Amino acid sequence: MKRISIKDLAKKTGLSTTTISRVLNGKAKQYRISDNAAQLIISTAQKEGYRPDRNAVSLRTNRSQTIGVIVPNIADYYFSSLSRMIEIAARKIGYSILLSDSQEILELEIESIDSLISRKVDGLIVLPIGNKSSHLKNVIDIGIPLVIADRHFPLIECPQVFSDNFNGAFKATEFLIKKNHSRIACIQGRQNTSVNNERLRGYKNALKQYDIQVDPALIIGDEFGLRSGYVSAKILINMIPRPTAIFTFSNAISLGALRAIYEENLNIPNDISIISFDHDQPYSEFLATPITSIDQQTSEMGQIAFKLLMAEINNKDADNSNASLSSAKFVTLPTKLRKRQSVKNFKSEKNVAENVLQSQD
Amino acid sequence: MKRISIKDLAKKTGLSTTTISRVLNGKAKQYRISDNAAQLIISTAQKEGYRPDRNAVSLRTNRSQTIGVIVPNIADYYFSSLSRMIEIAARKIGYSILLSDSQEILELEIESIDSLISRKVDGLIVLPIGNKSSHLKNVIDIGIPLVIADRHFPLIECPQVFSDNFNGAFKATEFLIKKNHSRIACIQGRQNTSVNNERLRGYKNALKQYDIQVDPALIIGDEFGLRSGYVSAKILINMIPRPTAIFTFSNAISLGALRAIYEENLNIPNDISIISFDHDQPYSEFLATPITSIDQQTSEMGQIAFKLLMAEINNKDADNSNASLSSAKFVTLPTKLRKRQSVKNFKSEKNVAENVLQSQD
DNA sequence: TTATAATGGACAAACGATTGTCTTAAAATT
DNA sequence: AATTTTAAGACAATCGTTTGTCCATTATAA
Repeated sequence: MKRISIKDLAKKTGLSTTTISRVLNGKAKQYRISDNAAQLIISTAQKEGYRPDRNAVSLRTNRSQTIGVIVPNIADYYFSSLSRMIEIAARKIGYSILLSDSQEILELEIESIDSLISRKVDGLIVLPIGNKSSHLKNVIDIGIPLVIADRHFPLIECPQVFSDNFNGAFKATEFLIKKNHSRIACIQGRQNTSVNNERLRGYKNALKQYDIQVDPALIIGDEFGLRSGYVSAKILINMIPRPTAIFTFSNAISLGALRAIYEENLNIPNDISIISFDHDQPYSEFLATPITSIDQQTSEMGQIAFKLLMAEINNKDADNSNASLSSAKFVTLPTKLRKRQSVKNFKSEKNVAENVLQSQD
Repeated sequence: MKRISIKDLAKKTGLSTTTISRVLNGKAKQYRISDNAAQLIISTAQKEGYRPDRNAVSLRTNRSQTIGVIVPNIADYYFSSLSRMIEIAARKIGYSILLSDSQEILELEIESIDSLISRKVDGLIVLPIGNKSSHLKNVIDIGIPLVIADRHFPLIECPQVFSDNFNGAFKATEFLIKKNHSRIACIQGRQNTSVNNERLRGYKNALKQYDIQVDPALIIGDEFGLRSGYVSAKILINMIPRPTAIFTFSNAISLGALRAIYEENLNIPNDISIISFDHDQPYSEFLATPITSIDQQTSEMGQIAFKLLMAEINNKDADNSNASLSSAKFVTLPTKLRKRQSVKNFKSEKNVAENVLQSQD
């Protein structure tokens, strides 16, 4: 009924808890425990199904073999597949994951951090929702190893891994331009986040590079979610003249936009083209019109985040005070343009001319 | 730098750790701590940013405010949205989630259970992958509150919550029959799991009830995953005569089947109808042909699982040895038929006749 | 005045492990 | 035979809390 402790083992074997502990931690040789004793301990531990109380171990050793992971929405495929990679990598070396869903709410993110630290995680991987980061800085100041993933905070001194959002967005926009689109809208996500900033910058830069004027009216949206995609697309669709292409900053936005587009009985790509920034999904190729997209390396991001965190944790143990030297590693992951069928090629130069004309009205 | 402990607080306030602890746990009145002292303690705790070490608390009180959740694949929307509901419900009352991904591997599920118990979770919600359950029984024997979700093990004495798979499958099959299909295949998931058994039973019963012979050749598949759906559909499509409808036992299977169907240049629903058992997904309505499906109440399942677990935990604390009385709650959740466009109505009786004829070849 | 009760809080023992230091008996050395 | 080494393991403190019990002091009652 009751779980067995090291004391029980001591009683059963007639040895002290010290000896038990040392044997079970593989320090038998080091402390000259006889083979007899060692065998006895191991076999009775096995027989009794002994499992150390990790809480007690943690209390004593200050190592919990647990890390905290905070994501904005675990039901989002992008985040869940990333979390999965972290979990798989972690379990391989005996680590467990305390998972928090911040629900895209900054307060909950902060609360989560607090709670996880309170539970003595060895380190934290957070996919921050917002533009505020003082609470993250705080984590570092307290001395808890931290890795930031997905979003990027140049001023925070900790390892970070994120997609090359600038180049991804640039490629997406460039792709549209090369298909002779010029009236290109974008539905952005949450403003003033690194992800959004970079994608926006990529979008604008591409336009500029091809001598297309950036039209602020064509930049719309304020959340990465489905609803924002829907609302924004509704607006864009009803603009006169209508943009010929939309660049959406996330999958969820795309789905929202799809809803709006279908509702208005428009055809993709004939009436309007769409290209999406995000991660390849299992269903991607089965959509009514498979969406051309900028894919991120989600799995890799998860694995890298975990590796970075472990490095950070081990680094801390080594207790180099010059840790700061090695601690600011920013890993950028390239994106890939995945061509599907949602972008129309405006072959006739006439079309282009018309568009330009109209947009000057 | 260092986290502050209750001892530090004792030093700062000149009071004992006992008093600190009692005040911070709201037992000031009960132990007649003066308002002065209480105020002092609260304010300095606040000022110093004191957070109790939950590991130490757990060690002492045997309550960790943490529960373990084990799912077969967190990157699957069905599981991730369920987990999300658990997390949200849990955080509301100060609980954290230790999440394990068993990767559909029984050994990992067992290992996860071990690891989580070792970490002193107050209880466990597991979505078991397999047909084996002795390790689950074990959990109960050890005295750890357990709730099983998604799958059902009638012989295990713990609260369980799952969809009404039998009726769902019955409805799906009946729907096809009423659309005059008679050559109805099904792609099942992992055999000998309760989920699969029940769905299969529903499928067969519906056929029988409408006097359609169950053709074993039309029952195929062995996993809930995408690949199995693909392979199975490939086989079904190339049967002569070809089944007119496929009933898939999961979303992933459906996506696999879709791939196969499109690869063969077949049209849904004109060449073949499809109906799927699973959960509504954000993208459902945007598929090339939106799939008619049997939707499960995933969110509700998550919330109920958590409620059941909390009841179990509190029950245990109350220490009724007659807990067994109240502990075997099986909650069945109804499913809903969501009609979309993937099922063709065979209007002409001729068609039906033909099919019947063919299947007798 | 003395016994009794209330008030406000401190002591110290847990919880289950780990770990620096010590002890004891046997073996080896002189 | 006396001393030193070595082998094998035990003691006890400690991590940060909680909690049953006890102790002073002051106030009240007799």
